[in-house]
Amino acid sequence: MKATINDVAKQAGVSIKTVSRVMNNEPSVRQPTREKVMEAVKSLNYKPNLAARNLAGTKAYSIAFIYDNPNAYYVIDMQNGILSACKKQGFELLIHPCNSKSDGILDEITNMVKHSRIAGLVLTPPFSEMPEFVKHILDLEVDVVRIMSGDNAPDNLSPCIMVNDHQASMSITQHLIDLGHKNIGFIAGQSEHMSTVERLRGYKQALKENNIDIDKRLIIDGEYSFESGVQGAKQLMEGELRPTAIFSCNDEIAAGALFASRLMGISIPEQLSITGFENSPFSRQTWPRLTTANQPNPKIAEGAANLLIAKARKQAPDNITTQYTPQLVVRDSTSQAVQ
Amino acid sequence: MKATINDVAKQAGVSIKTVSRVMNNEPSVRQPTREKVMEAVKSLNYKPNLAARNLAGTKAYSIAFIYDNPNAYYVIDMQNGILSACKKQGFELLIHPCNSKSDGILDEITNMVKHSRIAGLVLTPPFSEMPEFVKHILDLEVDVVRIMSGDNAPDNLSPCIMVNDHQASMSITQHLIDLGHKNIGFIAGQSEHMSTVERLRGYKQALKENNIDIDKRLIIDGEYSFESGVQGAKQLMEGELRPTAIFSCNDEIAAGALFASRLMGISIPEQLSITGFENSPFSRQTWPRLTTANQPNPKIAEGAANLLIAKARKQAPDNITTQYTPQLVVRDSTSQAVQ
DNA sequence: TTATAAATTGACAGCGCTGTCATTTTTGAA
DNA sequence: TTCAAAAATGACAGCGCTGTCAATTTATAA
Repeated sequence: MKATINDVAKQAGVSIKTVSRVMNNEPSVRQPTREKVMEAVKSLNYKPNLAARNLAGTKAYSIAFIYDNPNAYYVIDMQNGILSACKKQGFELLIHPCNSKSDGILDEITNMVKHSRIAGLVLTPPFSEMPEFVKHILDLEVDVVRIMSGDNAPDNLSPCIMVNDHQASMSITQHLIDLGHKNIGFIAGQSEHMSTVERLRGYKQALKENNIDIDKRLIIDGEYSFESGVQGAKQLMEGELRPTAIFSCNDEIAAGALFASRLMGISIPEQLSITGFENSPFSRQTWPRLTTANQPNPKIAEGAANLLIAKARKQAPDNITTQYTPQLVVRDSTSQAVQ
Repeated sequence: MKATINDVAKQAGVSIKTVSRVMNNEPSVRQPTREKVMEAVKSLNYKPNLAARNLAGTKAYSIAFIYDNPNAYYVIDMQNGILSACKKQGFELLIHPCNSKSDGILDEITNMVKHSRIAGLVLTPPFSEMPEFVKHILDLEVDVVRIMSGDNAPDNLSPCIMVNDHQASMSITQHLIDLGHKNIGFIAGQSEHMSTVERLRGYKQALKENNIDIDKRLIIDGEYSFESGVQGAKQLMEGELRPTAIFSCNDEIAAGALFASRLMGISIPEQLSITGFENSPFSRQTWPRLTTANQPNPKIAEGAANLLIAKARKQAPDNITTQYTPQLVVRDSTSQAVQ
């Protein structure tokens, strides 16, 4: 049968309150006592009952992940990362798929927060990029950690985990420049996404730093989809200024660009280099495999969850804005520019 | 502030026990009383506290979804379906990604089941296809619903939701035959997956029913990946018996086959028809878009969860094996056979 | 109408923990 | 060594609900 705190207390020869203290890492427990208790805990395979904790205590033992993202790979990665942190710390994960554009979204989240005691929310785009939304959530006295694109946190509403798309984008662009490319096309994602803005910024800055003129004809508005990559590549390759490389704002776009190039009889990477972004499974399912930037989503998510858990335990570090820079992954879709 | 059962009882002028009865749909509550209570519930936006329920009662209010599937789209679909049922019924979802091949998998699940009171488990492949695993779970006195491929449940260990890949596969094959195709290639997924077996069976049966010989040279062993589709299509199109159509065991394989065909200068669908399976987002991200079979995963998952919830409430119907047949979706990757 | 069974409702304990506060033990300065 | 202050530990109530069983109301038959 499942062991309770009582069993542990008896076996360790202490009161249940002391066991409780040990389980919650509270101070004011002598080391030998702590060890006695931990021993009993192990031998009985004891795990605190979450329901009882929630009912009796005032602390929260769950964190929520709300998502509205068509990219299943991204969502699963984030979820697995958060889950991994939760499991290690005895927390629970509430997942809540929803529509960020629905009218009732605020009530929906408010209701959820009010009905389940939760320590905090992990917010990814688009939610993390909606300051008003974040403010409302914070009013409910729940912690928030935002994962978003940028060099620095845009405000100090909450701790942020910044994904430095700007820097990563510069690396990719620099990689292309190093290969001798000068006319580099850019197929953008939706411009309302910070990631698009940041990636474009990185592209431009890298060009500037290498004294290459930015030509608007090479920058195509698009969205994060295969189809958009197809269209974008066509437009670029049939335009008056033909690039020798294409920077795609994500892997799906790149896959589309790759596909369109094939259709146009352009061989990759010999005649045209193409890069992706995100290192999603997509980038390995193309041929040739995509040069891209790896974004360690599970790690990022785990970090976000750990931060929330630390805050719940009031042991959050002071310096709470962290940053990840996606790293360049060179595969087979890029090569020396044709002379 | 959040309303408790006490508030509702007071407002409705009954005892908390009566409110409890109403909330649990128990009999022995007079209709007017029930209405009074429901009114108070609504006006106070009352929702029973899960923690308290778990602690006080013997019934379970959560169901678990364990998964080990590289296909993020599939997992998200299933998860969303289960979640939707849970939300409607006031249940909680525990998700548990894990490795079905790990040694400790049984202990891992056992531990999870013992430490959280759960009503039941939703099992998808590969778990649903591991009878020994299912037996062990059932020994823990948790309900199980399996989602798997086949016409009929393989045993009566648990309720099953059967996905009739066999029938769907026949529809696809028949579609190709109706278009005049006689030499139809088949690129299989891993043969240890029931879905592969069933899809191959449907393919063969459709051929037989149309008096078309089954030629082993047209059946390629593969796995559920883009790369496998590339290889398979190459092998088929460069083989001695060249098909005019290719049945791919899933959309990823089809995408690979599509890609390989382009490389070989074969135009789709004019020179070669290609079909997918599953109607995943992949099938819309190819060009031309894939003819495939739509598998309503969220619906299936919601059905599975509802069954588990009904069982938890001891109101499960007698006839508990249900069946879904994926429906043919004709898009642009198939056309009349070349004469 | 009355007695009896059946249906409905309520009182109360207790699920496994945490928070509060009282008690005991230890520490350290005088 | 002694005593006050600090540290460590424990006793106990109660979180919001459900299960048990008793009390009350209603329905039914005589």
